[in-house]
Amino acid sequence: MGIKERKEREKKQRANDILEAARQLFERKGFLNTPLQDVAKEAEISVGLIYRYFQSKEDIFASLALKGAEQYDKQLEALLKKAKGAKSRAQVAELLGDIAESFFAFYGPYGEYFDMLLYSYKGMKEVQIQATTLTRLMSVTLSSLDKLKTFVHRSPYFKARNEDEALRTVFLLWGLLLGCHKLFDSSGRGHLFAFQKDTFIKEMIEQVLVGIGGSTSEGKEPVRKPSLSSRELQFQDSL
Amino acid sequence: MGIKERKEREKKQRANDILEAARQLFERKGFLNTPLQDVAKEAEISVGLIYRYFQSKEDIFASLALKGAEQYDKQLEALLKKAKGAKSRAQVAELLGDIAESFFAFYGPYGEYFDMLLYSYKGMKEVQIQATTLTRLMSVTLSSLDKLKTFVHRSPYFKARNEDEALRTVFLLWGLLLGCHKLFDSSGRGHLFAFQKDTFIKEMIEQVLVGIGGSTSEGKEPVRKPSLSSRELQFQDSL
DNA sequence: TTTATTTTTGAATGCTGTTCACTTTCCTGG
DNA sequence: CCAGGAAAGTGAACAGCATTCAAAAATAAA
Repeated sequence: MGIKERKEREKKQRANDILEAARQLFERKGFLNTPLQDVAKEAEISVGLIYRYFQSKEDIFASLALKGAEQYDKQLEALLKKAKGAKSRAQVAELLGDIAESFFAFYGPYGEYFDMLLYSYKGMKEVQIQATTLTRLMSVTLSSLDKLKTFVHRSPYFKARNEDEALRTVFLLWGLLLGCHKLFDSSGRGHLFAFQKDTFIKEMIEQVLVGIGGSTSEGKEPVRKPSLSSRELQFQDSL
Repeated sequence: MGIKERKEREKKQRANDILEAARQLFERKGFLNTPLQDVAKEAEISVGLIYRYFQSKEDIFASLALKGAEQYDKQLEALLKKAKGAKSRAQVAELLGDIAESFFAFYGPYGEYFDMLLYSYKGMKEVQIQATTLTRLMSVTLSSLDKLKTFVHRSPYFKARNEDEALRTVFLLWGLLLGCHKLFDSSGRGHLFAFQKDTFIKEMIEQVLVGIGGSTSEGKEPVRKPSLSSRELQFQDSL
């Protein structure tokens, strides 16, 4: 029964062609500025055929987001394995920096709709998206969070004493990543701030590791040399 | 010259009517699911007239976002004034909780497009938005950040020694707020997590105040009783 | 009252996501 | 090799909606 398998393969291939065409165009011109006609042309098929492979334009994006999330999950796993047993602040900081980089690589292109799909998006158009895609998207997200939790729990660096405390730490880090990304997504109309992304992330990580409060423990922290200057708080825009 | 003034007033009033109609509908059905026809009907005018007051549908949303941001900025100012001199961790935690609440009130409805406008949004439709609206939106954002920075710098609680260190702290907090919001925006398709918003925010604040790292300083922190349980890490969905 | 200006209308326009009747291609059983 | 039926593929037609515009209505000025 090789025919059925070949057909299966071809179908997968075709779906992949569509996704790849869409990915390129979405990245170049933006999701809302890319008509499906263009996607069809790029994939060298007719418009109608797209709907034999995806339920809607949003469904295509959801599939792309899923691929991105799965890739991130794999990278995260590798990074955590590599850093297992990290003990010094420098080691942990490096790990977090790597995670941030990997996270941004996925979240940059797909984050917008990833949010829409997962957390629901008030402004989102009500359209059909394949249930399995959504389910897998959630599943892989939870998987990533769980990996992080386990790492934090077992790590000799973090002081979380049980899984629940570790989970809080994970949410803090996760939230910080999301927030940093927002503060920093910097391709397009104009930038609010004038600092470098890499430096910014590094300093945020350092800051969260050090903590922000506790005037009681004054003096025990190593001296930091911030590159973030108050002078950065100004327009660098192009209106 | 009362006529000109009256006309001015009426014009402002009309613009406000449109905004209010749009606000209601956007909130109820979502931005993308609300045709301008409906906005016009709600405001009891014709579709065409909307375009004498706003440059595009997105322009309406930008105006709404601006109003929200301005309101938040005012509330922030009041909260900071009230909490001036806060010294204990409990006081600071309460302040941050209040700020978070105020932030979410604004960011919930308008955040999506606020992001689009400020940080630029790859998926955004390329449309005309009044330049002054964008400028003011950025301006008020920077103003809020600056207020926070000044507070942190002068506060006896935070250990920031200069404005630059204070700014880092502010970005950390700001990023955390954005991140928490994302993790928690929970109206619609389904929720990833199963915990309560208020509790969650409180615990995140506590966590960031305590810090997450530093196994060296073990034991000096007060015992925490987390309500976030690992069991929460599962679907609570409605697919 | 007449004329000029501004406001307001809603039908027309154009773009685009989605559907559908139809054609082509491909597989299978005789 | 040949039907004939299923699956893949097509692109014109449809529908929804942001946006425009020519014309009408209302208002101000003369």
